[in-house]
Amino acid sequence: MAQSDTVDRILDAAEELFAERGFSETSLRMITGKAGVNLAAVNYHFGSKKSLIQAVFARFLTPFCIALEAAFDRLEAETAPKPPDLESVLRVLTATLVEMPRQHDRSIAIYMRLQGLAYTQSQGHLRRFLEAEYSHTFGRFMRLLKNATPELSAVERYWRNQFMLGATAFTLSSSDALTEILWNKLGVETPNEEIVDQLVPFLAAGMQAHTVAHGNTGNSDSGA
Amino acid sequence: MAQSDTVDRILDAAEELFAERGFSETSLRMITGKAGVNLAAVNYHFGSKKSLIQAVFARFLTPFCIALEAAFDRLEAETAPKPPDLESVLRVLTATLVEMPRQHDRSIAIYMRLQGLAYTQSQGHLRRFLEAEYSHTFGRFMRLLKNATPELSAVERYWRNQFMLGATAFTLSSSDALTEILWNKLGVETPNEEIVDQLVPFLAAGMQAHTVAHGNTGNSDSGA
DNA sequence: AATTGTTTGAAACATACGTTTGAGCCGGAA
DNA sequence: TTCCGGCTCAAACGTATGTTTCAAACAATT
Repeated sequence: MAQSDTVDRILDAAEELFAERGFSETSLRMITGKAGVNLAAVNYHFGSKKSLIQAVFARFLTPFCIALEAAFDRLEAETAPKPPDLESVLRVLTATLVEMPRQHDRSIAIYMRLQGLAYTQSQGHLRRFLEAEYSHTFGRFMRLLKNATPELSAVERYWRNQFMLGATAFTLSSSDALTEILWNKLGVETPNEEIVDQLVPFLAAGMQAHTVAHGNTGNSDSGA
Repeated sequence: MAQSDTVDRILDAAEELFAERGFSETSLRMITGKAGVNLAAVNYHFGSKKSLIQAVFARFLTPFCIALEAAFDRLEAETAPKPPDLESVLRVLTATLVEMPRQHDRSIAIYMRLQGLAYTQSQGHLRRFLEAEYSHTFGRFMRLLKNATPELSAVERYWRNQFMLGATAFTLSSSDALTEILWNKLGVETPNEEIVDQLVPFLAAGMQAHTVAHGNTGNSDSGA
């Protein structure tokens, strides 16, 4: 067994098991069993289970954020000096997501589910880690969204951002289960690429829904 | 301590702790500690932790579904013989939801979060329980949605339903935290009623977004 | 007051977990 | 060959979990 083959085998197994069972429900013994390595290897190479979880996210999130920033660069260059419109921003995001993990021949669903779990399962340390590590890219995305929806008040944009986030995280985090249910019901298979094809127009339309006449707040201010 | 006060105290504590920490992360000792009852009481009254989880859901979901069915009855009577339009259906749902837990003086967020957890955390037994117990009301809601969106294919409707569910569950489940963040940022308070006022147009617009031209599936078929 | 069935209480049970230990293995440098 | 650092391994550690036990307390009925 070559040098640090062990590290990658652990990450592969953990990634898969975390995605399908959650963090607390996945024991180190399951992971090392699946990886075919010794139990102690996790604590030797990663220090703790928490660090393992963070390492799993770092392995796919770091290259993803790099690719995403590059894609944003390209998009903004194309549309300059005008800011990119909403659907373009969303499409760049989902396209980068869908094309990312081909290298590792893994279903995107795994990473989507992990991303969803990051929001859903408490895991305070994970939230802090992601915030510290990837807030730059996240903030840039938020700024693009703001420029793409100038007609919204700050309050409206804030809540609609949450709606988008929810629809995305929630759906993608259970995309495998949902796809299977649909298969049993209608006999139709929906690859993840198609789910996001459905998702983008839904989100764009929701964001641009006619504003509800309410007694609140002036126009456009802070981001989200 | 009156007759089965214990049962209710356990349910109250469990409800709150499950909502804020998840199922696996909440131990029976935390629950009985918070409830001020003996550890063994849970297994005595409920049989197991799994049954406790189901009981927590049953206590709020059963009256909610009854209220919802009644509200649907009224709505369909009003609009007969035409089926109610999409926004009416959504508004009836959210209104019932918002008005429900006044009795117990508990934030709706708790129940929303529980509902979200039911989807997110694996917990196969819970999914089976909810399916067996509440599929009738859920199915009726789906049928109303179908009649309100005849232009959608079955596949599109299925996925857009999930998007709606996600946006709703995700947002409302953290509505307290999100409201506080917004207050700190813009100095604006958003009561839950107003959140759903923002949510309904978002969902309705998303549901009715122009269909994406894709190579799949004919038109309207089974429900979802 | 005695008896019955139900509910509580403190303690223990068996199991699973994350983590630590220390002896052993192996490959490259001296 | 000897030595040494990185790595693996089986075993154990301490702790936390869900569940069970059984005696004591209680409420209601006879």
